[in-house]
Amino acid sequence: MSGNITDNPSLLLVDDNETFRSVLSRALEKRGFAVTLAESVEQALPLARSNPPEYAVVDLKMEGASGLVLVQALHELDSATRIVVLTGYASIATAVEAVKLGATQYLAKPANADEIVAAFGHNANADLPVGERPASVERLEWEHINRVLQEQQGNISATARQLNMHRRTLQRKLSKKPLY
Amino acid sequence: MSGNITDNPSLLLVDDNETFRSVLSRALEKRGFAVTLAESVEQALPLARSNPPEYAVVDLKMEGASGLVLVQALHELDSATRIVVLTGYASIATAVEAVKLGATQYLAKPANADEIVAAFGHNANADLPVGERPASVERLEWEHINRVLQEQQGNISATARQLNMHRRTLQRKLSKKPLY
DNA sequence: GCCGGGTGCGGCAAAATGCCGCATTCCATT
DNA sequence: AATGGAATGCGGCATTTTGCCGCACCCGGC
Repeated sequence: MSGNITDNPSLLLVDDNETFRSVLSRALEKRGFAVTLAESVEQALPLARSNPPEYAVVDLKMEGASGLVLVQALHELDSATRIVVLTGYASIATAVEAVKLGATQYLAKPANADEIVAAFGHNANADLPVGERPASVERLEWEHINRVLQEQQGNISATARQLNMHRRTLQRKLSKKPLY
Repeated sequence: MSGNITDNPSLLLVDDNETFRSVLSRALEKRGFAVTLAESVEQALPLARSNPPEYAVVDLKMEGASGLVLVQALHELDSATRIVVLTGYASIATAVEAVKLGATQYLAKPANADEIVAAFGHNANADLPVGERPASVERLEWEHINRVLQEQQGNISATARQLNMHRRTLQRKLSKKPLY
């Protein structure tokens, strides 16, 4: 289908979810990238060092070190690397941080391969290509809950207090949504 | 109180709301900045060109050109300028964009002078000091609703559709909260 | 005039929430 | 090991908030 393996741009995909990784990796390969996989920052770093990729897709929330660390490292290794940060739950703070550390784009999951590739594409000062869908209230709430929950290291009681909602209600909400 | 006028760092404050402008300007002057005001990007640009400020506070959503344009211009004029972008309704997409264009920080209103000054403070790669308050779900939802409602120019039916909630429910919510 | 779309509101069944209480479990101190 | 404090999971139940009708306007265009 595509040309030689060698002329395909290298892409490092880092995510701790295997299913997600394999699905996305296949999709990206179809689009002509030479994909290398890693499931953690620790695993990705040596790969990046020995062979700095041209593109990278990094999940933010993973076991071990935060994806932000990797973003910074990749950017330092080669500032031309185009890095897309993925996150289950978007947050302004981390988005700002990611970009400051060198990320090219910041996408909220679910993001499909096309969106990701599109995020790479741009010339320096592009327009606002981002997903920025009007988001339903429900999804918005869900993201917010998870964000706080994460901040609270999974402590449901504390999260409920912070969110100003009843612990029981939070519990019920959490139990209804498939954590992904 | 403070030293000579001349040794105060220059700060360009751009916002289209007069009340906001004067309140914030006074607060910033108290904190030792030599504040210059502008109420639009068009008005701010010449000021910036003739005298690039050391600091800048820019509202994102204003009449005329977007604050983003100004952010970019300021950054090009002097990449050392520390720019804080303010916005009524935080959005990931614009946050990312603003930072890519050279903003130092991105704060959601309401932000007080202290928060803004704090946002300037940082050395290159700071931690995550951002406003990012834990906000109750309720408030979050309320902000989101108003944002979309505004985008929809007050059209309740359209807003409800977009938010994926029933028109009746939206109506009831709107009638219960004092529009500010 | 007629029609499509928006708005405001009443009513009612269904679902979500708030608010108990209780049995466990986990942790840090004692 | 024991004890106290805090989290958790879950059942029940009264109260609210929804979803989902329907109906009566009001507009702006055809």
